[in-house]
Amino acid sequence: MQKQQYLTKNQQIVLDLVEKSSEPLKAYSILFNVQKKGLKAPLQVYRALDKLVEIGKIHKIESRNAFVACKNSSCQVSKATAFSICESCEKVTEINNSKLSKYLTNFEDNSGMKYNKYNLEFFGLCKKCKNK
Amino acid sequence: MQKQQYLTKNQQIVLDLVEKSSEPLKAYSILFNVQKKGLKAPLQVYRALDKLVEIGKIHKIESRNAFVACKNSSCQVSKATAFSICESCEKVTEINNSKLSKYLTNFEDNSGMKYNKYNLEFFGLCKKCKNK
DNA sequence: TGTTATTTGTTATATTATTACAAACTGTTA
DNA sequence: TAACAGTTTGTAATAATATAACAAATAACA
Repeated sequence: MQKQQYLTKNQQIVLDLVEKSSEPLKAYSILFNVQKKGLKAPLQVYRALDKLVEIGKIHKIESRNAFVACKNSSCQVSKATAFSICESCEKVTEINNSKLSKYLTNFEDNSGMKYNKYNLEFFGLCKKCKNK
Repeated sequence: MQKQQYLTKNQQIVLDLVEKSSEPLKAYSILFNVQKKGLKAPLQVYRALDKLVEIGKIHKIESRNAFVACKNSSCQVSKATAFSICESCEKVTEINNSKLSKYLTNFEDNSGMKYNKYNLEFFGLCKKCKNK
């Protein structure tokens, strides 16, 4: 069996919406927005989201239960993600820093556990909100 | 007004339970377990959890919607947390690594944003599960 | 074409979390 | 002590997030 090459219709509809958005989208907000396109039930959206996360097209912002499109073209699989989150305006940006990803990908602690995935979320105030 | 010194009864009940647990606890599992002690409604548990997280006595594992007691005595405030999570047995361990925390606390990207908090979750297989 | 696996649709329900508001308690001041 | 302000608590209702179960449709392919 081969790895899926093309997105299904539902996956494409959800991906298009998330990619167009300038901010993280919540599952039920996605649902609301794709109802005119025929996705009527939560599960249809969740299934598409699950797949898109799995193949790295989108990421889940865990602390916000929201989804963003991956901005990193080389990010085929979602296994090393870092985000900055403004606690005031909730702006979320994917951090693309090779030093950071290298450091974390190679990180080993004394537990003998080898990590194959990580997710990092930084919180603070973005430039705009800091100057308010 | 002074900062709260002592925990309220509900906070103490919830903290005791989370501290005794060897694994992350979910809010409704906590609720179930403290009902005999008089906490009957979700909100009572969530309020206690919120406060305990705020003062750093417990941490939320965002990817699991579950709570663990802080194992790091110096961790008065929950602003720099790192965990390892076994994707097979779901064992969660707080990572206490000064190099890592130093690196992340001082991390700056090119967005001009200064971070005051982060949460990092590593995923992999723990020793036990790797050898199965 | 027939067979199998995957995807989809649908309903129902489980799980996680918050709103709203009244009552009780705590500490401070008159 | 009484009046008050602020905080914590209790309670009910409901909102928001996510999954289970199963049947129908579609795709993959021998």
